[in-house]
Amino acid sequence: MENFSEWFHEILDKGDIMDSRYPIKGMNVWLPYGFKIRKYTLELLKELFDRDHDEVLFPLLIPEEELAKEGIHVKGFEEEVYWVTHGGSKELNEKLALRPTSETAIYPMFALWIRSHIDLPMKYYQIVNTFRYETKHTRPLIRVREISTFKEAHTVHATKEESEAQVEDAIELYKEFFDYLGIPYVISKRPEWDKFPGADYTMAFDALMKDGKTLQIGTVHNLGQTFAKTFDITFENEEGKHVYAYQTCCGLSDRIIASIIGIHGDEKGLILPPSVSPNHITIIPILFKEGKEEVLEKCQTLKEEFEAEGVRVHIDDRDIRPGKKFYDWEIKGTPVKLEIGPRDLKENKTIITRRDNGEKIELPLDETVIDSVIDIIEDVNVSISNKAWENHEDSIKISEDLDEIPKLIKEGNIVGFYWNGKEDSGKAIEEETDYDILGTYNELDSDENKKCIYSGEDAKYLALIAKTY
RNA sequence: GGGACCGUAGGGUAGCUUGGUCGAUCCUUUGGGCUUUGGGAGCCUGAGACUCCGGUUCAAAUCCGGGCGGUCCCA
Repeated sequence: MENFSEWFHEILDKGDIMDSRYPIKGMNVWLPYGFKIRKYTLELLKELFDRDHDEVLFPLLIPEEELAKEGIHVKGFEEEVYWVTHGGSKELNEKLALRPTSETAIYPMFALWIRSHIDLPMKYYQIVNTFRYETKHTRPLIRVREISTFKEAHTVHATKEESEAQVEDAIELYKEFFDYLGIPYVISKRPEWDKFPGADYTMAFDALMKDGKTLQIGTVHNLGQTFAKTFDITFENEEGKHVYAYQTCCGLSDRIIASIIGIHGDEKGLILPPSVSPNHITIIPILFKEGKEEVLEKCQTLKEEFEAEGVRVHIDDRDIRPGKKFYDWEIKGTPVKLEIGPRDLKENKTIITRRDNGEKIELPLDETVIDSVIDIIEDVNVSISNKAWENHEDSIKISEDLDEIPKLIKEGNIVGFYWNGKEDSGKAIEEETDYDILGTYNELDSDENKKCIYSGEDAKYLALIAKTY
């Protein structure tokens, strides 16, 4: 892919996903096809979170006083907040913020709701839009001023151990989610200087895009008791004492869609994982004047038979030549195309084409066709995931030479290196290489005897560095 | 945070340097008609644009300033 950025914009447009011409910087319009992808993606996500979270919905506006309560938190966002200052022509007594994230909207309510250890753990999530006044150049789905799809989960626990376990649970949930989408990731603990404002620590998922930059696609934060103390979230424990709660939160955004597009797509366009594709099968009828009715009838029957098995089917019966339809659906990434014309009816066969590898398969048009195609769709799901993971793993390199790192990153790799974990050496490494440390990947045993790539001291971690979005 | 570049139909462009020939080029898109239909068809006939505000000038798509919007690079 020569120019990823150009390609990405073109896919959003031609794939009928987003219109980025809305006249406000960083705010875009979801188009029907893209909105369906979003819908199926969210359905998967909700299914996972509904296991042990409850969905809620908080208001968009946050009073200034609440937003400003948590000092470190507000500092992390203050330059990015949109303010509502007027009601009509009347200036408001108190400015209202469009939520950049919802901690400060939700936690005052948590303080009201939580009385006793019986109320805990409390696990809520919501899927909303959030606003951040990005001053730098924005790009659809990746860096926007209105995050139109922001899933945020907020949990409250009685003990530190429970909150730490919750962080692990959330990571497992995200892994499962990204596995459904076939999106490969690295998980790391963000360095101190890059964690969520107000958090004790931040765990992050990063995906490697085709242009060699990593995209943060999910985060899980352990908030400790910082917010509990700020918002006075206390509960009466079993000993009858009032103590502060422990909290976590985690988030996903529009970027999950960006990663689906950016990781699976190719020169011809989108390649959608069947798990979120609006249509699993697109049927392309080949219509002549003669035999038109019979062909369409057969398409309709097939559609109903597939739908009875839970397969999403679209018949493209537009009055245009078939060649155009093939191209259109390649751009849109439909996993399987199924072609039926008069000749096929006569010979009792059909041709199906896989989008992921372009393979054309001739199948007999009888009662076996339903199961055969369903098998193929499942195989597509597995294949595109495997392919993505292979590419991903090939692009992770470990280096013990600081001077070699920029070269490896330029070639599109995420680079692992040994680090003593100290901020001064971390910052120095970022400065010397000109790239960003994603975080620590794992902790080293002392008997591994690795040295920090910068200081030469004993290394404590294997850490990751990359070119980031 | 710093810097560079850009803005002409829905999309992509020519024209801008040297203001007038612009009633604005070409491709794509799009309405109607004919003809076609197994990988982006063809022909006929229509439609569609100078980012906004201000300035310079007899005259601005073209020059100047600002706003808005976009792209890229560096931190």
